[in-house]
Amino acid sequence: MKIATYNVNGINARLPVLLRWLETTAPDVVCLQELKAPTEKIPEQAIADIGYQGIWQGQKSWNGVAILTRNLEIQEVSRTLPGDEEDTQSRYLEAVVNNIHIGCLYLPNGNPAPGPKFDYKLRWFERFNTHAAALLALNKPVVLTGDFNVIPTEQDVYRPERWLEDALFRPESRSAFKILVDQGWTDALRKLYPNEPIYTFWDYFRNAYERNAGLRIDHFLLSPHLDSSLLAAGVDSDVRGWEKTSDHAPVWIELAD
DNA sequence: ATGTCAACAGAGTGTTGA
Repeated sequence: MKIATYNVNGINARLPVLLRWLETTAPDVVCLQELKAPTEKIPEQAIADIGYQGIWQGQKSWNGVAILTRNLEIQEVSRTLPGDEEDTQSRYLEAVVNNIHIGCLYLPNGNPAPGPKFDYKLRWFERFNTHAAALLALNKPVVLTGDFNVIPTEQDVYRPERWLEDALFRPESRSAFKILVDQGWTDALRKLYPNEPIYTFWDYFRNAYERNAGLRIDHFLLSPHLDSSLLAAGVDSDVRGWEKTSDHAPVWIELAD
Protein backbone atom coordinates (compact mmCIF):
# COMPACT_ATOMS: atom_id res chain seq x y z
CA MET A 1 0.00 0.00 0.00
CA LYS A 2 1.32 3.40 -0.98
CA ILE A 3 0.66 6.34 1.37
CA ALA A 4 1.57 9.89 0.37
CA THR A 5 1.60 13.28 2.04
CA TYR A 6 1.54 16.65 0.27
CA ASN A 7 1.35 20.20 1.55
CA VAL A 8 -0.48 21.67 -1.47
CA ASN A 9 -0.35 25.32 -0.34
CA GLY A 10 -3.86 26.17 -1.54
CA ILE A 11 -5.92 23.32 -3.00
CA ASN A 12 -7.75 25.47 -5.54
CA ALA A 13 -4.65 27.28 -6.74
CA ARG A 14 -2.86 23.93 -7.13
CA LEU A 15 -5.69 21.79 -8.43
CA PRO A 16 -4.15 21.01 -11.86
CA VAL A 17 -0.86 20.06 -10.19
CA LEU A 18 -2.63 17.92 -7.58
CA LEU A 19 -4.72 16.06 -10.14
CA ARG A 20 -1.78 15.47 -12.45
CA TRP A 21 0.34 14.15 -9.59
CA LEU A 22 -2.44 11.86 -8.29
CA GLU A 23 -3.10 10.45 -11.74
CA THR A 24 0.60 9.87 -12.36
CA THR A 25 1.53 8.27 -9.04
CA ALA A 26 -1.83 6.80 -7.88
CA PRO A 27 -1.20 6.51 -4.12
CA ASP A 28 -3.76 4.46 -2.18
CA VAL A 29 -3.93 7.00 0.65
CA VAL A 30 -3.12 10.74 0.47
CA CYS A 31 -2.79 13.19 3.34
CA LEU A 32 -3.07 16.83 2.29
CA GLN A 33 -2.21 19.97 4.23
CA GLU A 34 -2.66 23.72 3.77
CA LEU A 35 -5.88 23.49 1.76
CA LYS A 36 -6.47 27.22 2.41
CA ALA A 37 -10.19 26.82 1.72
CA PRO A 38 -13.35 26.29 3.76
CA THR A 39 -14.84 22.82 3.42
CA GLU A 40 -17.56 24.02 1.03
CA LYS A 41 -14.97 25.38 -1.42
CA ILE A 42 -12.94 22.20 -1.66
CA PRO A 43 -13.03 20.78 -5.23
CA GLU A 44 -14.45 17.46 -4.11
CA GLN A 45 -15.99 16.59 -7.48
CA ALA A 46 -12.80 17.05 -9.49
CA ILE A 47 -11.01 14.79 -7.04
CA ALA A 48 -13.84 12.22 -7.08
CA ASP A 49 -13.68 12.21 -10.89
CA ILE A 50 -10.17 10.75 -10.74
CA GLY A 51 -11.16 8.14 -8.17
CA TYR A 52 -10.49 9.67 -4.75
CA GLN A 53 -12.81 10.20 -1.82
CA GLY A 54 -12.23 10.96 1.81
CA ILE A 55 -12.59 13.31 4.74
CA TRP A 56 -11.86 17.03 4.84
CA GLN A 57 -11.37 19.59 7.53
CA GLY A 58 -11.24 22.94 5.79
CA GLN A 59 -10.87 26.48 7.08
CA LYS A 60 -11.24 29.88 5.46
CA SER A 61 -7.94 31.34 4.18
CA TRP A 62 -5.53 29.18 6.12
CA ASN A 63 -4.67 25.66 7.26
CA GLY A 64 -7.02 22.82 6.30
CA VAL A 65 -6.23 19.10 6.08
CA ALA A 66 -7.63 16.06 4.26
CA ILE A 67 -7.20 12.30 4.08
CA LEU A 68 -8.17 10.74 0.73
CA THR A 69 -8.23 7.15 -0.45
CA ARG A 70 -8.55 5.32 -3.73
CA ASN A 71 -10.70 2.17 -3.63
CA LEU A 72 -10.30 1.85 0.14
CA GLU A 73 -12.75 2.37 2.94
CA ILE A 74 -11.91 5.20 5.30
CA GLN A 75 -13.17 5.42 8.88
CA GLU A 76 -12.93 8.83 10.52
CA VAL A 77 -11.46 8.84 14.03
CA SER A 78 -10.95 12.53 14.84
CA ARG A 79 -11.05 16.01 13.29
CA THR A 80 -9.13 17.76 16.04
CA LEU A 81 -6.01 17.29 18.08
CA PRO A 82 -7.08 16.66 21.69
CA GLY A 83 -5.95 18.87 24.55
CA ASP A 84 -7.23 22.38 23.80
CA GLU A 85 -10.93 23.09 23.30
CA GLU A 86 -10.18 26.66 22.25
CA ASP A 87 -7.88 25.75 19.36
CA THR A 88 -10.04 26.17 16.24
CA GLN A 89 -7.29 25.85 13.61
CA SER A 90 -7.79 22.94 11.18
CA ARG A 91 -4.50 21.14 11.56
CA TYR A 92 -5.25 17.52 12.39
CA LEU A 93 -7.26 14.61 11.02
CA GLU A 94 -7.16 10.99 12.02
CA ALA A 95 -8.66 7.97 10.27
CA VAL A 96 -8.33 4.22 9.97
CA VAL A 97 -7.64 2.75 6.51
CA ASN A 98 -6.79 -0.92 5.94
CA ASN A 99 -6.48 -1.39 9.69
CA ILE A 100 -3.80 1.31 9.87
CA HIS A 101 -4.32 4.36 12.07
CA ILE A 102 -3.33 7.45 10.08
CA GLY A 103 -2.72 10.85 11.65
CA CYS A 104 -2.51 13.72 9.14
CA LEU A 105 -0.98 16.84 10.66
CA TYR A 106 -0.07 20.40 9.77
CA LEU A 107 2.09 21.57 12.63
CA PRO A 108 2.22 25.37 13.12
CA ASN A 109 5.07 27.16 11.36
CA GLY A 110 5.91 29.26 14.43
CA ASN A 111 7.67 32.22 12.81
CA PRO A 112 8.57 34.80 13.88
CA ALA A 113 10.39 33.33 16.85
CA PRO A 114 10.35 34.13 19.65
CA GLY A 115 6.77 35.37 19.90
CA PRO A 116 3.16 34.24 20.31
CA LYS A 117 3.23 32.14 17.13
CA PHE A 118 6.28 30.27 18.33
CA ASP A 119 4.60 29.74 21.71
CA TYR A 120 1.56 28.30 19.90
CA LYS A 121 3.80 25.99 17.90
CA LEU A 122 5.48 24.62 21.01
CA ARG A 123 2.15 24.16 22.83
CA TRP A 124 0.70 22.39 19.78
CA PHE A 125 3.80 20.18 19.63
CA GLU A 126 3.41 19.19 23.30
CA ARG A 127 -0.23 18.31 22.72
CA PHE A 128 0.74 16.32 19.66
CA ASN A 129 3.44 14.40 21.52
CA THR A 130 0.97 13.54 24.28
CA HIS A 131 -1.48 12.25 21.67
CA ALA A 132 1.26 10.35 19.79
CA ALA A 133 2.18 8.53 23.00
CA ALA A 134 -1.47 7.54 23.43
CA LEU A 135 -1.52 6.20 19.86
CA LEU A 136 1.61 4.13 20.50
CA ALA A 137 -0.07 2.70 23.59
CA LEU A 138 -2.87 1.35 21.37
CA ASN A 139 -0.34 -1.23 20.23
CA LYS A 140 -1.61 -1.02 16.65
CA PRO A 141 -0.09 -0.02 13.30
CA VAL A 142 0.07 3.80 13.21
CA VAL A 143 1.39 6.27 10.62
CA LEU A 144 1.86 9.93 11.53
CA THR A 145 2.47 12.08 8.49
CA GLY A 146 2.27 15.62 7.24
CA ASP A 147 4.03 18.96 7.39
CA PHE A 148 5.78 18.94 10.78
CA ASN A 149 7.43 22.31 10.10
CA VAL A 150 10.59 20.95 11.75
CA ILE A 151 14.04 20.44 10.27
CA PRO A 152 15.12 17.50 12.46
CA THR A 153 18.92 17.75 12.08
CA GLU A 154 21.67 19.68 10.30
CA GLN A 155 21.59 16.95 7.67
CA ASP A 156 18.11 18.10 6.65
CA VAL A 157 18.91 21.64 5.52
CA TYR A 158 21.16 22.94 2.74
CA ARG A 159 22.91 25.49 4.99
CA PRO A 160 22.19 24.94 8.68
CA GLU A 161 23.89 28.12 9.86
CA ARG A 162 21.30 30.25 8.04
CA TRP A 163 18.37 28.63 9.82
CA LEU A 164 19.50 28.73 13.46
CA GLU A 165 17.03 31.46 14.46
CA ASP A 166 14.13 30.11 12.41
CA ALA A 167 11.16 28.45 14.15
CA LEU A 168 11.66 25.39 11.93
CA PHE A 169 15.17 24.78 13.23
CA ARG A 170 15.38 26.38 16.69
CA PRO A 171 16.55 24.05 19.47
CA GLU A 172 13.06 23.97 21.05
CA SER A 173 11.51 22.66 17.79
CA ARG A 174 14.25 20.10 17.16
CA SER A 175 14.08 18.95 20.76
CA ALA A 176 10.30 18.46 20.59
CA PHE A 177 10.73 16.37 17.43
CA LYS A 178 13.45 14.28 19.07
CA ILE A 179 11.26 13.68 22.12
CA LEU A 180 8.51 12.50 19.74
CA VAL A 181 10.71 10.12 17.73
CA ASP A 182 12.29 8.77 20.91
CA GLN A 183 8.86 7.57 22.05
CA GLY A 184 9.52 4.72 19.63
CA TRP A 185 8.64 6.04 16.17
CA THR A 186 10.62 5.33 13.01
CA ASP A 187 11.48 8.22 10.69
CA ALA A 188 10.74 6.27 7.49
CA LEU A 189 12.66 8.36 4.95
CA ARG A 190 15.74 8.62 7.15
CA LYS A 191 15.67 4.90 7.90
CA LEU A 192 15.94 4.03 4.20
CA TYR A 193 18.34 6.85 3.33
CA PRO A 194 20.48 7.38 6.43
CA ASN A 195 23.33 9.34 4.89
CA GLU A 196 22.07 11.55 2.11
CA PRO A 197 20.32 14.90 1.94
CA ILE A 198 16.57 14.52 1.49
CA TYR A 199 14.52 17.67 0.92
CA THR A 200 10.74 18.10 0.79
CA PHE A 201 10.47 21.90 0.64
CA TRP A 202 12.16 24.59 -1.42
CA ASP A 203 11.41 28.26 -0.82
CA TYR A 204 9.88 30.32 -3.64
CA PHE A 205 12.62 32.90 -3.04
CA ARG A 206 15.94 33.13 -4.85
CA ASN A 207 15.48 30.10 -7.12
CA ALA A 208 15.77 27.76 -4.17
CA TYR A 209 14.57 24.73 -6.13
CA GLU A 210 16.97 25.29 -9.01
CA ARG A 211 19.83 25.62 -6.49
CA ASN A 212 18.52 22.63 -4.47
CA ALA A 213 18.47 24.89 -1.41
CA GLY A 214 15.91 22.73 0.37
CA LEU A 215 14.65 21.61 3.76
CA ARG A 216 13.25 18.31 5.00
CA ILE A 217 10.13 19.23 6.98
CA ASP A 218 7.47 16.75 5.76
CA HIS A 219 7.82 13.43 7.53
CA PHE A 220 6.51 9.89 7.94
CA LEU A 221 6.68 8.38 11.41
CA LEU A 222 5.85 4.69 11.78
CA SER A 223 4.87 2.75 14.88
CA PRO A 224 7.01 -0.34 15.65
CA HIS A 225 4.44 -2.68 14.05
CA LEU A 226 5.14 -1.16 10.65
CA ASP A 227 8.95 -1.20 10.86
CA SER A 228 9.27 -4.48 9.04
CA SER A 229 6.57 -3.51 6.48
CA LEU A 230 8.45 -0.53 5.03
CA LEU A 231 9.37 -1.44 1.45
CA ALA A 232 10.26 1.92 -0.10
CA ALA A 233 9.98 5.67 0.38
CA GLY A 234 10.72 8.81 -1.59
CA VAL A 235 10.06 12.40 -2.51
CA ASP A 236 8.41 13.28 -5.85
CA SER A 237 10.71 16.27 -6.14
CA ASP A 238 10.06 16.81 -9.85
CA VAL A 239 6.55 18.04 -8.93
CA ARG A 240 8.21 21.04 -7.26
CA GLY A 241 9.45 22.06 -10.72
CA TRP A 242 5.99 22.12 -12.33
CA GLU A 243 4.12 25.32 -13.24
CA LYS A 244 1.96 26.88 -10.48
CA THR A 245 3.27 24.36 -7.96
CA SER A 246 3.39 24.25 -4.17
CA ASP A 247 6.61 25.09 -2.33
CA HIS A 248 6.50 21.54 -0.92
CA ALA A 249 6.93 18.29 -2.86
CA PRO A 250 4.87 15.13 -2.22
CA VAL A 251 6.45 12.47 -0.02
CA TRP A 252 5.44 8.78 -0.03
CA ILE A 253 6.05 5.40 1.53
CA GLU A 254 5.23 1.91 0.32
CA LEU A 255 4.13 -0.64 2.94
CA ALA A 256 3.80 -4.41 2.54
CA ASP A 257 0.19 -5.58 2.75
C1' DA B 1 17.35 42.79 4.49
C1' DT B 2 15.84 40.56 0.71
C1' DG B 3 12.96 37.53 -2.02
C1' DT B 4 7.75 34.80 -3.91
C1' DC B 5 3.35 33.09 -3.54
C1' DA B 6 -2.06 32.80 -2.21
C1' DA B 7 -6.34 34.37 0.12
C1' DC B 8 -8.84 38.16 1.40
C1' DA B 9 -11.40 42.53 1.24
C1' DG B 10 -13.25 45.01 -2.04
C1' DA B 11 -12.22 47.26 -6.39
C1' DG B 12 -6.46 48.83 -6.30
C1' DT B 13 -3.55 47.28 -3.96
C1' DG B 14 -2.23 46.48 0.86
C1' DT B 15 -2.25 43.04 4.65
C1' DT B 16 -1.40 38.56 6.52
C1' DG B 17 0.75 34.20 6.68
C1' DA B 18 3.97 31.14 5.00
